Amino acid sequence: MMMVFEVLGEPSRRHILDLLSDGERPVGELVEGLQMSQPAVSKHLRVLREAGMVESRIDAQRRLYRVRPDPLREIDDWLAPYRRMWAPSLDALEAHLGRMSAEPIPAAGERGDRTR
Amino acid sequence: MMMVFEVLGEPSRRHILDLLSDGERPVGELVEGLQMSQPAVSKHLRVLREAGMVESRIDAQRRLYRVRPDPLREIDDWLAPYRRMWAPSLDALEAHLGRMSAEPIPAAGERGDRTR
DNA sequence: AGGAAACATATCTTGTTGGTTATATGCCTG
DNA sequence: CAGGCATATAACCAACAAGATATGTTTCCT
Repeated sequence: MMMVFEVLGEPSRRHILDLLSDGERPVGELVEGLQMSQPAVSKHLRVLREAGMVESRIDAQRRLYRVRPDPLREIDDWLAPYRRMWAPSLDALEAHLGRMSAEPIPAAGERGDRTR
Repeated sequence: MMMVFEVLGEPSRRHILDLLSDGERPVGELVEGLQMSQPAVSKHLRVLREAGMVESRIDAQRRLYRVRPDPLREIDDWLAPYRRMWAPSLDALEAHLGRMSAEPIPAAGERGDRTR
């Protein structure tokens, strides 16, 4: 199963997240947004779902998808040491952010790959 | 040419950056670090170089590679809206970070920092 | 100058993946 | 209950990317 970084490697997948970033949307709207067949979108949604980055809610025949930001923290964490490179002595602030990020939802969902 | 996100999609490439994250290293050491043929590593280095994420310095027959963190800011920027999702009402801080990131290497002084 | 070390580039092979076109499933409506 | 939406899944294909091996190219050493 794909890991967060690989999932985001695909532009369409980032695009989907962007479309979902301000609230849930049905698949149909996503299909409009990306210019691409519906099955293709569903496939991307599957990948995102399996990576825990979106979740869906059923509304009659439609599925409303929304972002699950949790896994993105892995990216944020990986980024930390490099962020320090372009913003020197930001460690305190960073630590602060880190603490704020302590836990938004219990939901769980870990994946391997924790580099640093 | 590959974009930052795609470049980072590949685990070996992240690994390389991690190995370089605390200073420059010759290719040979990277080859040790990843367990992989030297040409494979050189290929990854090429991709990273073309994406502006590393640069090299010549030392006799060796090439010393080091990180160029700049392009990573694109990731950081993309992350911003989602970061807000797990760290509610952090916008002020974020804006602050954003401004700090405005320039390559400030060295020490102050920049227009009117946050607070 | 000859040879080895360190790295880059070329070429080839193979697996994965992102897309497409069917087709199945579930739910609502008339 | 038949038909039409909305979405998921299946099967297939073309493109690509990540390895490996083989071969340059440059620089150092003796």
